Amino acid sequence: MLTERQLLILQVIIDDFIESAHPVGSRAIAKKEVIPYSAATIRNEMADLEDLGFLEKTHSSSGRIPSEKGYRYYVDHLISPNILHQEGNVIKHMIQDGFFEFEQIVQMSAEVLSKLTNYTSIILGPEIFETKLKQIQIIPLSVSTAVAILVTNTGHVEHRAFSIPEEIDSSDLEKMVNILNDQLHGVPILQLAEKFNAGIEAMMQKYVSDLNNSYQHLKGAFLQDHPVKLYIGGKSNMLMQPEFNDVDKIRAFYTMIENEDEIVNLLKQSSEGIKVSIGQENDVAAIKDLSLITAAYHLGEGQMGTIALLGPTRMEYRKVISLLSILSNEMTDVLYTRYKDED
Amino acid sequence: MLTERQLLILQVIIDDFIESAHPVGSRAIAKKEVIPYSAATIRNEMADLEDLGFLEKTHSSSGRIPSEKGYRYYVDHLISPNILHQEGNVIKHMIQDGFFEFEQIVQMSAEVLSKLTNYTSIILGPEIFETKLKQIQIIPLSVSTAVAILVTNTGHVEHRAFSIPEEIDSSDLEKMVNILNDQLHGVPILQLAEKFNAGIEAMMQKYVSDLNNSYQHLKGAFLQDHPVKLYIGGKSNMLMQPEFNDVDKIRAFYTMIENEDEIVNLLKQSSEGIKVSIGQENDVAAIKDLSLITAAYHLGEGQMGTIALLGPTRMEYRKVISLLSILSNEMTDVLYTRYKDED
DNA sequence: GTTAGCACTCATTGCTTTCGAGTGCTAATG
DNA sequence: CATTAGCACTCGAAAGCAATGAGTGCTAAC
Repeated sequence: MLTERQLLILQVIIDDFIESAHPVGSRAIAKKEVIPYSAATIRNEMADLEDLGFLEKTHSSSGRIPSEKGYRYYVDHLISPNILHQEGNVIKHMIQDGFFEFEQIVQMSAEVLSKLTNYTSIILGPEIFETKLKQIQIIPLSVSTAVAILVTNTGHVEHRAFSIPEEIDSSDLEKMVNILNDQLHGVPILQLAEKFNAGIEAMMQKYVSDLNNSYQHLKGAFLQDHPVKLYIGGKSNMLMQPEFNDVDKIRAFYTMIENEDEIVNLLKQSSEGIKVSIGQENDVAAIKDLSLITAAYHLGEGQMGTIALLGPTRMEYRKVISLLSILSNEMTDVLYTRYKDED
Repeated sequence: MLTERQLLILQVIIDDFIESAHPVGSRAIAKKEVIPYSAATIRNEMADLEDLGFLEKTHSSSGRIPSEKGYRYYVDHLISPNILHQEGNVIKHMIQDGFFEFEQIVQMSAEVLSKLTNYTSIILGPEIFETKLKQIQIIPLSVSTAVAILVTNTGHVEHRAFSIPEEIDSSDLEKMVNILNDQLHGVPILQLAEKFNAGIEAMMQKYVSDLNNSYQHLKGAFLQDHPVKLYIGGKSNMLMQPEFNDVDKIRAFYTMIENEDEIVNLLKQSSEGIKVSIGQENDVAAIKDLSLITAAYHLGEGQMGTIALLGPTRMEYRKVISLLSILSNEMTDVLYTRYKDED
């Protein structure tokens, strides 16, 4: 168990390093106001903290830097979530004001988050599957092409152009759309495929004269993959971090960040609440020298997505955790009141 | 005027440098099969070419690299557009096959282009203003919100959520939409605002009982800015170029490439055909050590947009020019046949 | 238990030296 | 007279080396 003094010193060292990015030496610590001990005392404590695995040296006569274990302890025990009135208000205003489309909120959030922190923000979702179908439209473009439009209760709009057989007649098309809207209104997007394959085709046959393969086209248009939306903000913020002063590291980072699949997988496993993964704690090899903080946001009961911040292990954990917690709560809030009791 | 031999040597030097990125010396040139002269002769010619401004030295005893004037001469006189059967087919297939929406074509083009070249591709457009309105839809989400959807003849879909006064009744909304579709079908997007402000409001007053401010909301939803769409592919390709072996250059590049406004301005001034801007020839300071190749593509008569490739001045001009020319022709072709005679 | 003092370590910086690729010039050559 | 061989010279890059200084660990004194 760590003594009070050790806790204090560990905290001061980590705070200092997070700010300066330079290994911190005993003299610098001893000079701080909160530290009433001499450099020599600090040196002894630092040596102990190193033995315990919380600190490291970059070389035998350098100052100390936090180890990953040190950061872990810091995150778990040493940071009291500080209140960010300023930033909190920015976020609240942004989210409450004037936006009606989910995607705008999300996109904007990613940008604000990366601006406030100078790290890279990643937002996953909304998981469209948990939203419900509001309405379907088909708009003919020419004799052989049309665009299918699908609107969800969250104001999300998907569209896709598709080809239609020339024979089909516009009143038939209209009938089909009517039947679809009738049958599918309020159905979760997740279950669309199911419903499409269930009774709808048979039902259409009754009303639409020459069904042939137009139903297949239509089905194809609506059952396109709904790709998981990924918003990344502040990719180039990393370039400003001193740990990215090396071209190879930059290359590695950009190679990783542009591989969307990997990132989606990374965030998908995220759980309830706020989760901090420091360096090696990350499963994905490409970010084993970075830290990832994730927070889930919700729509009603179903989890909908994840907000994350990616930065160096030397991260402003306190600030980032506060911001993420504010933002995820706000998003959950807005989403809940806005879309919950409408169908 | 350059002699035949000087032309040959200049060409070989530039080709070599484009490939290797290293200053090329007289010995290396003399060894090439096409060169029947000794290194000493080459040295003399190189000195002359340097005096003429086509070559430069990086330091007094280094090999030569092309000057910007050298590249300019090379582009204007020394490259015969080579035939890229392989890549040309890739592009043709990609564009002709299976895509119905303009944006997909454009996006895909940007990606293919950057993959084929290893430079950064930028595609501007389509200039939505030159396309025509196909249909308008309004889909209520809740008592107080709705989403407005606008479809153009190119299959482009814009949508925006907006708030509606609670009093308005859904049959009125329907009437309004009907009137709008009636009046606005086939109208170029550019003229939408004009039409909206002209007779439409008066006309609506006749049919819709309680118009109050719902028309204003509606107008607002449809007259949103239609932002110029910008597609950038292969941003991180630059990291692989040896001229970006320096963190500062990388920072400068990313700062520039993420400033979309500047890029839009850069490409907007582009003219007919293919245009090559080498280094200092560029108006924008941020790319004065890069080269930019732009090509216009069209829909019918109206110019619609610009495809561009951005790379180091040491660029594979021959390949890039061929690719851009193929791609812009294909795009123009597809767009013309697909959307021209439908309205 | 705390601290002052001191020898020791090691990254960083700046200075030389060496090495080699490449040049420019001169003189020889067909 | 154009071409080429030969050679001294230049300069960047890499390697070696000493000086500097921030920081440590340890011991002895308070």
